[in-house]
Amino acid sequence: MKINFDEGLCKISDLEEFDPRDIFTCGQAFRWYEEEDGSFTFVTHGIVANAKKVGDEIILKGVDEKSFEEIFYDYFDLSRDYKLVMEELAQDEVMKDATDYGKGIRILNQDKFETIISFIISANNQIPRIQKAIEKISEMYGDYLGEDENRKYYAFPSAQQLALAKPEDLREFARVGFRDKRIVEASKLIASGEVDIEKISEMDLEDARKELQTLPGVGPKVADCILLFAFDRKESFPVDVWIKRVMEELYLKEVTPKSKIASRGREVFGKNAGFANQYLFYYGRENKLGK
DNA sequence: ACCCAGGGATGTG
DNA sequence: CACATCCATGGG
Repeated sequence: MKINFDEGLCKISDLEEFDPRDIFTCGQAFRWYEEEDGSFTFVTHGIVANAKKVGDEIILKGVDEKSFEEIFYDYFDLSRDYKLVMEELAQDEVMKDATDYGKGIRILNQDKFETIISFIISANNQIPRIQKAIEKISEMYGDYLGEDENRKYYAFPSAQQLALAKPEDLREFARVGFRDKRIVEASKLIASGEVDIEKISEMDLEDARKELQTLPGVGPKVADCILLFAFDRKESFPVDVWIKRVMEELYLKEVTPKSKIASRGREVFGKNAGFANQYLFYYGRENKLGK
């Protein structure tokens, strides 16, 4: 991998395992927009940026040397060798197909509070509607970041900001339904320090999962998503309806309870369970497996 | 009209 | 412990 800064752009070369389309549309992140030129504009950590693959080069706009070092190197998980991850995983035909299909995926290290709220919203919901709700919440409660010819941009609100939201407003304008109170209550618990995100980062996996589940709206599946997408616990294996379908159809060959699928996933894929999960989710959902 | 979506909370056995 | 039901909302 080579990094190069010039003309206000950050260019990454010698890195095959990085495709903005795979990274943003694979289901892990919600705050992105596909532009007409095929690039992806995204908002994270209070910064608006744009990623485009041109030939075998990645071009990042809105990323300077400072923010690259402080945020985006970690955000894009650039210290990890995804070629190695895929090699370790692709021991069977299913994972071979799945990693080949999603070979440009990287699992982002996203903002922790934003990920917690985003996946509270995800419960029994659909990805396009989750995206709309999060965008609206950012517009209503987050800091204004600027605009371009396409849209205005807002940071995702802090726990302190979102703790002041009214459930009825979240319901009426962000259309979050029954998740309204959960969002505000979870924000309050985090804003007050009663649930300490930094402490959770230091805990071992099971304690962290338990602590996250003390938040309203966070159960086993949502906790696993939060751990995987924001707390760098790549061995997590969240089981939603798609993973359930894929695992039953391709590995287990019979209908199986979600809790058993989770333990089976961790058992089969081990330290790479989170990567396997994301490749399978992307592969299964995009190809409408089992539907 | 009915079913489903990156499920969780609550109540029951 | 394992299940069953309810929870808003909008699209198929």
